[in-house]
Amino acid sequence: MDARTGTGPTPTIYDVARRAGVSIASVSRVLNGRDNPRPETRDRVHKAISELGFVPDGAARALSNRLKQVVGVVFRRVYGTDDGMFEDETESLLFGDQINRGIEIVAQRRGYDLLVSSVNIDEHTLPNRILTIAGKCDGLILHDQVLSPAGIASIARTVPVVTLAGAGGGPSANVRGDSATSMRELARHLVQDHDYRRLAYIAGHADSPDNIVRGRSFAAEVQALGAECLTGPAWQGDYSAGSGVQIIRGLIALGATLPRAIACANDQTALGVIYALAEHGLDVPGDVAVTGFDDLPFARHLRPQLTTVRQPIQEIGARAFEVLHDMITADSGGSAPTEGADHPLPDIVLPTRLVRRESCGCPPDSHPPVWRRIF
Amino acid sequence: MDARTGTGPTPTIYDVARRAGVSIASVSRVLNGRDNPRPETRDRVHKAISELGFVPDGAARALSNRLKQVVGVVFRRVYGTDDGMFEDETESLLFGDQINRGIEIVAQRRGYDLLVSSVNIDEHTLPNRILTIAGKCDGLILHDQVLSPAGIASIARTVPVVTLAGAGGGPSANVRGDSATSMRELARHLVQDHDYRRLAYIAGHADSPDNIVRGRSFAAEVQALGAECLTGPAWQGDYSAGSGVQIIRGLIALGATLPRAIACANDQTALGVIYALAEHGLDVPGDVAVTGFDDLPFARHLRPQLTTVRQPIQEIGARAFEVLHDMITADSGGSAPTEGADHPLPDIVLPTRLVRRESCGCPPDSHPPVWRRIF
DNA sequence: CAGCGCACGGTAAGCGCTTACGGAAATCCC
DNA sequence: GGGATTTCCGTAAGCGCTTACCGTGCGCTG
Repeated sequence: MDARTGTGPTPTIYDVARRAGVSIASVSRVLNGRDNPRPETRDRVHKAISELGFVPDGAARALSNRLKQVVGVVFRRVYGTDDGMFEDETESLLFGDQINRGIEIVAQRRGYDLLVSSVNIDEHTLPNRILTIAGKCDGLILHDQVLSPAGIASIARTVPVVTLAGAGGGPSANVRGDSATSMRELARHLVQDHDYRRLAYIAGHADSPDNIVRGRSFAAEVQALGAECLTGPAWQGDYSAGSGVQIIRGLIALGATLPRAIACANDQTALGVIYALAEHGLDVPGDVAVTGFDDLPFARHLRPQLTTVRQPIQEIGARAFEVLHDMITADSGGSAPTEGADHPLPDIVLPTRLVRRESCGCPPDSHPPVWRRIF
Repeated sequence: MDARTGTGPTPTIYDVARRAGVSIASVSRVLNGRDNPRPETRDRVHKAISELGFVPDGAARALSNRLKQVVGVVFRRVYGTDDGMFEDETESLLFGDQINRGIEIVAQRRGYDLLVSSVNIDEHTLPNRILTIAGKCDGLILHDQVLSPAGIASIARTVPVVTLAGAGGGPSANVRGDSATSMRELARHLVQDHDYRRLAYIAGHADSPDNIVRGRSFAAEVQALGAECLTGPAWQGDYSAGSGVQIIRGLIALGATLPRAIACANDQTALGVIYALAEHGLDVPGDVAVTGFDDLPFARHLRPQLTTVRQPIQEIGARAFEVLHDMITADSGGSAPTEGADHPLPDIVLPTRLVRRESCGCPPDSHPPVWRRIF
């Protein structure tokens, strides 16, 4: 090689080695906490490191180790904030951010960091952006609604991928909440306990696996119980509060008779629905019962308090990381990601729980939190 | 070198080159969009790339380019969610997340991605964690309250650092909202327009530069106007809603006479204060006027709607990235980060704006949004 | 005291890219 | 049509680490 000269802008391991009077190998060993170098040498190295303010370069380390200790997280950015009434749509990001927090906390324990990237679904360079990201990490966690199944399959051939709220059995591992069970439970609650006979489900994004499961489970159970479940294009939302508002307004404008209860694909949509209903002087749950899904923090501060299904948000993130981490480490000792079907990719389903509050028609909490008086 | 053999788990540039019948140099040129290779060659390469599902390794590229195209963002994680009443404290994260969104959007335009990492301030390995992160990026953006000035100075010697809401003139560049001007304006509004004579400022973290400026500007202006501004340990909060609650409860328990108006260090604290006031049957703004700072989305949904100071949150993030990017690119052609005092590190102050709503005593909006009826 | 084992630490190869440099072939000029 | 360009592309030298593979020099044992 060549003899490094003056200590350039940022010191390298060579500078440290020279200063400590050892070889770069020893420095590296100290950096990695090997017990090889004897205490005295180690101290010299440590001294040199702190004197120089040396920080090992992650890229070089990654290249050598074939491990970057970085996982990519891609999620969808809701378009156009600050456009009128529903500018607070940004709150919906809370869901994604919460999941990310869950991922991060576990990741840190293993020395991994998160490369987060939000994308506009309509970005035409999307596949490229995601590939760039993939190149910077050891694995990818994709939130719902960022890539088509085909797109997912494509990157999954290159790097380990875990999808959130996606479909199981696909080309990637997957982690999701148990939508089916609790939607059925919700249906039973609404039909049997409250005796509603005419209900509806406001759908989320049409191609969201979670949404599909929720809709099907709900409708099936409602019908099995002999009640009616309205469906069709009129009930197609997109997970946003805005879509909830539009749907209700549209229905009322058409003079349609609203169902007695409306189950929404998520809390966000329920928020919009309740808003639109209030706008027309309709009482929830008196005139129409409304329920959500997710149990975001604001759900219990709504009036009426929102009956919804609680998903273990942070835990979903945490599990996603764990699964991904397994894939990453397994990878290094094995064949290409999807190739060997040693064991199929996991599809983890986390339990959810129906949270009965007021918006379904249940009696209000006897101690309404003062909290709510200020909202 | 050696002749690469069978296409291992993940294809490298060598595999692509062999398959396309060209040299790795050509592949690299195609990857980087040079106009060098002629169309025909370029196509062959592209074909090989997609057939192999090749994705260039970010680490190798970074090592070679001395540029990772990654910036680190470190912010403080509020400790312990889910502990009773103020579990919604997590909402405070919105502030940080919003800033991050701002950073990200601009960063993407330049091909950079964000390595985000939240930290517990009481983590004892904090300096190490941050160094690890520093090693993985080209520069760091530090939110308020993650590191002591000394700590900041220390990493700033290694990698370009931009702090958010920090103190200007320090060892790092800095971006913040103009707290002073609008706090003075707020003081004038409270004293002159509403004629309050006895006011107080509930402080945020004692060592937060933003908090210090807000407190000083407010108190100074109030006193200059001949009114009284309560201060002291009794009014020391920590930016959390919980601290707002504690302070009010404490004061009331002591039988103290509350001031006529309370300016809080941020919206979060104001939320807690209003909550605690409501708890004791006190009317806002009738009995006590309350104001916040930040103008988070929930501010206008509170009842009464919160008078506060609007910070251009996303823009703060955006500017922070731009400043950092300048430092990063300048760095490559110059001397060590802090060394050459060619031009001093920027301290960018973005304009803020007083938003008068109801909580200060101003008349309610004539068209209260239906929206609020459901909160 | 020869010989062996071991703890310590140096040498150099290689991780997957980018790019300076230079060679070969194609294009040009008078 | 021979030299001067120009265009296209291959060779090889790093980027800053990790680590396999030795070479020391020490303390033992017999």
